[in-house]
Amino acid sequence: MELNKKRSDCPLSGSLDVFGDKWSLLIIRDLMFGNKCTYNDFLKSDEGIATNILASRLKGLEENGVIEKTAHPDSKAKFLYRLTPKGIDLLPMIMEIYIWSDKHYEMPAELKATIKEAKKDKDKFVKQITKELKTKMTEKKQ
Amino acid sequence: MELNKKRSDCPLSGSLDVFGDKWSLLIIRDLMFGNKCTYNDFLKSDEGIATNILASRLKGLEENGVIEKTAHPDSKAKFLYRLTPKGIDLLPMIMEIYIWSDKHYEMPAELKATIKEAKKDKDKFVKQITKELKTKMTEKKQ
DNA sequence: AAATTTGCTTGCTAAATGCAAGTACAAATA
DNA sequence: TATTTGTACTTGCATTTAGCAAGCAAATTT
Repeated sequence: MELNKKRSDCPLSGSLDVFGDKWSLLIIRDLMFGNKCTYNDFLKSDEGIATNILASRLKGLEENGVIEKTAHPDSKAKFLYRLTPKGIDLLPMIMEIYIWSDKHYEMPAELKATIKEAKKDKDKFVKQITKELKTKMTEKKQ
Repeated sequence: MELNKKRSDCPLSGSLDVFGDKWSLLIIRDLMFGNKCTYNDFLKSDEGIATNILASRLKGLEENGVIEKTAHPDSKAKFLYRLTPKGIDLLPMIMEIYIWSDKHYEMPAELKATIKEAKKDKDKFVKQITKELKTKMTEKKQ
């Protein structure tokens, strides 16, 4: 893929090389909030990602240490994708995107309420979700 | 361009339609921290954006209300690009990207120090930079 | 054993990107 | 006044990436 293609020393540019496209953050969103964790789960998301693009993005995110791919406990045909701690650390940034979007665009009412809650104490919200995600991580291990 | 191409009702997906590519946020970075404000300034950035891509990104960001294009006070041949309030509001998100990057990658020492400062009191940092950017906005008007 | 599901891969086509060159206008210099 | 330089683009063309449909092997279900 786009491995080792550092465009500059800027950390922002480096970060965009990891998730700066139209799809990667949507996969991460699905892992964070959508209770999705398999290839087919991601395929079924509203945006309609193409199957080859999904495969390539999953590979890229895994190579960059944002997600990890493990055996699915229910079936040998399936894989289970989950966020690594590095991936979970993207939560504050994603939260800020939602907050920005809330300020400048229309918003589903239910999400609006959640964002309002989150804004009241960002750190608390981040810690809470992070804890939930890390719990989910460990509970399925082995 | 990719106008009116809403892929879903998700605000994250909508935001990615505005700045979810490898270049848009770099232009915004240059406007926020790089003291850059003309076409040629952006062209000269380290990442080496192609001139047609730059033109198309500037157009897209303007159409989406993130930047605005005005006459340059020094020369009729130049234009001056600047962030709108909506564009300035992207600062918290960009800050979180820097923080994430700082946690998981190497970092130029000087930037590292700035980020350490910013993390101490995020709100304060955002307010300070926002104020500076808004001042810059008004001081050149007329 | 046959049909279905899962996580992909493979073609093929359309769109986006990147580079080099060119254009039109403005300002500065000779 | 003529020429050169700089600015903001546009155009053309080759390369890369994206998107859709179909296929495929292994595993699971019927």
